[in-house]
Amino acid sequence: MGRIKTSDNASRKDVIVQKAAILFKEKGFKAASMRELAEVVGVEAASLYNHIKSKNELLHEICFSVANRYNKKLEELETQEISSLEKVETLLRFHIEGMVHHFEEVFVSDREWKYLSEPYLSNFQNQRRSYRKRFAAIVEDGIKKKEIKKIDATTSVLIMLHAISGIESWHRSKQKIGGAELEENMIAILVGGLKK
Amino acid sequence: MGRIKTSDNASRKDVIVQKAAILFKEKGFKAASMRELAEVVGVEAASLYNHIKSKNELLHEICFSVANRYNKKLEELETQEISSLEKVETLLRFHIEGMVHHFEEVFVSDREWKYLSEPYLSNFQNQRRSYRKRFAAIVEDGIKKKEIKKIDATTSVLIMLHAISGIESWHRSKQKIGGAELEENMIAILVGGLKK
DNA sequence: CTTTTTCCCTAACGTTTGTTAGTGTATTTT
DNA sequence: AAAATACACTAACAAACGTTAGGGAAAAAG
Repeated sequence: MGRIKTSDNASRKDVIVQKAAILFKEKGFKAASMRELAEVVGVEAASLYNHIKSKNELLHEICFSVANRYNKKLEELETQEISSLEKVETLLRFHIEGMVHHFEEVFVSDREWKYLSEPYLSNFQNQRRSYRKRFAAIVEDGIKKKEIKKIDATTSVLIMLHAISGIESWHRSKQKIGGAELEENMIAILVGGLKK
Repeated sequence: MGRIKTSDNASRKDVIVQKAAILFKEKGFKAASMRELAEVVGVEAASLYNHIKSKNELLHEICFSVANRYNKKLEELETQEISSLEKVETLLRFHIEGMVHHFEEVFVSDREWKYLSEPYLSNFQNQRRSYRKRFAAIVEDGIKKKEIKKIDATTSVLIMLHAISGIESWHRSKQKIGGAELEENMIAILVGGLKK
């Protein structure tokens, strides 16, 4: 067929991972086959194994790249000196932006992580749990400082994160509103629902 | 192995469909095999085919049973003479209740519908689209009557429906709050976010 | 230019998949 | 009690799966 074309300074492996994210998003991890991926990449299935160790490696490459980005952002945010409600809003905007502009990876990380193999699976679950706890702690703090109405913090985090994953439907829909408009609407409803 | 045990007046097919919902929820439709299902049911894989036509039939049985329930509820609601905000709240409570008490089916219908085969796939997508439009119409109506703040109705529906699907995380979590409490918290945030 | 490394190919492997065919035994109906 | 139906079994199928082996050509390094 010919070799894999790389643009910029991306490795051939990067190209494969990126195409895999698109394919996994469309078909689901289990339903997507290495032969399909190979076709998208423009190569025979066996050739993929010159660049990756296994199908599962592709998945954990995707999942942890996303997880790392969010963890980094949260860490950075925790040290900032702004109100809790502002922290929540910043984080929400970061999530929305991620869902709009890095859709495939984020979607796959969100929906297909259960197919990770050990020890990545446990690792990922721990990170996820910890992330939500730290997010909830920010909400708790806001409640204590009376910036946020008195609700169960865990539930509110759950609502916010899943509401954002609903941007999937926005991507799918025919007559979309603009990305920026979407963001403002989501912030209005979600932050509006928290405010005292 | 022995025959399939039915309780009440459920058919053997009903038993299979119900066990399939649990399995599909845990593993995902594609990853769940008929041999695994057979083991859960307590029978050999081939024996399942005395009751069902195919693996796909199981999926569309699940998806349309859920879809029908929601459509019926919406239809019933549309004729009632209550405020738009009350309609939204009623529908939300119905969704939350469904997610709490018919978890497996609802989850599968939500996440695995893309594996439906034609013509069921198109049919399901149409129903889904139509449901959301009618839900959004209620929100629009509430905005016009100044019960609901001025936001994009489509986005708000998207947020609400996906926020509810986040109850999945609640099921998974170790220290859960009660189902009723969860419902009140979700209503507080979501309806609170809409109110003018 | 020569050597080494990179990378894609074809062919094939061992599994697992959904599903069908055919047979025998319980259960239900007559 | 006899006949018919329902239902579970074993065995097997063709297709699709992830992955490995081995060889040859192109690209990079010397």
